[in-house]
Amino acid sequence: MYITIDERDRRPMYQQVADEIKGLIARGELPENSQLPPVRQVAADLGVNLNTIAVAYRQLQKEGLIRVRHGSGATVVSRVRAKHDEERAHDRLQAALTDLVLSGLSRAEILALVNKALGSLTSART
Amino acid sequence: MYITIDERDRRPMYQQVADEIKGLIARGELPENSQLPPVRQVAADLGVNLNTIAVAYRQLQKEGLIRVRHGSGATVVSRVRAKHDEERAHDRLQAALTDLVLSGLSRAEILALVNKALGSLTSART
DNA sequence: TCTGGTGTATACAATCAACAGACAATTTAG
DNA sequence: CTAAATTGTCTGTTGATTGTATACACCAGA
Repeated sequence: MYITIDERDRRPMYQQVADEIKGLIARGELPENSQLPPVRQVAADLGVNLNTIAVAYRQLQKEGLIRVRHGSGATVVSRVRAKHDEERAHDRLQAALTDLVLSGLSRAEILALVNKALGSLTSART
Repeated sequence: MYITIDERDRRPMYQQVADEIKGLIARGELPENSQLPPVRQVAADLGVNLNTIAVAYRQLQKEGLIRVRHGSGATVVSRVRAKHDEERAHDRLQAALTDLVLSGLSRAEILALVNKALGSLTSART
């Protein structure tokens, strides 16, 4: 499972990890019922503490995407999350689009970005 | 200048304020050379400390969108920001879109959201 | 049962977010 | 020109968050 973290990113590390795993799940690279790597392995790959990854896993569990079992590992449960955070996601979308507009990108350029991102996110859906 | 903050939003207050003002600038509701309200006024409207707003203003200044002068107020400088943060904005976009997909929204529904947001952001451009 | 692998809990230091209050620069009233 | 009002800035404090280190607890297989 290939993920990275970016020092300059203002999101906390555990959040970046959680977001990247969400992407893997959405893209189907981590199918339902598949096992996630152990927290220690991901931590070692990224050079961070295992608890940092554990926090990310717990967040994903809280959102209903994976199931974490003490002793056994973590497993992908579902590709659909509880809807209660949809408004938050909408706000984040708005902020991201605003930033891109302020960066000088045209509407067409932004739509191209969105389509590209959505393509990999939704092409492999069941 | 009408902005709000949301307790349940995980972004810090100053970030929410900065993001909302960015939206106002992008939409042209705060044109170039216009004055922003004093930090104390915004703080009073939102019921937060003036320093919280000051931090938001400083961030906007750092991004080159406004100019803050001690004694005088803050002024909108430009509707185009330094491009060095475009990658960050791209990451934010990716995360937001992923969340929406995982919330079960279809590609068409998401595209509708994006188009709506982009409409208000780019319709009033020079 | 024992052992290796797995997540969890606790404790700690560093950083961040928000606040309160004093300070400094600028503008404006007189 | 000066004083007061207006405006942003700085310093310190508090509590929450972030990331780490270390010890603990659960699970599966030999």
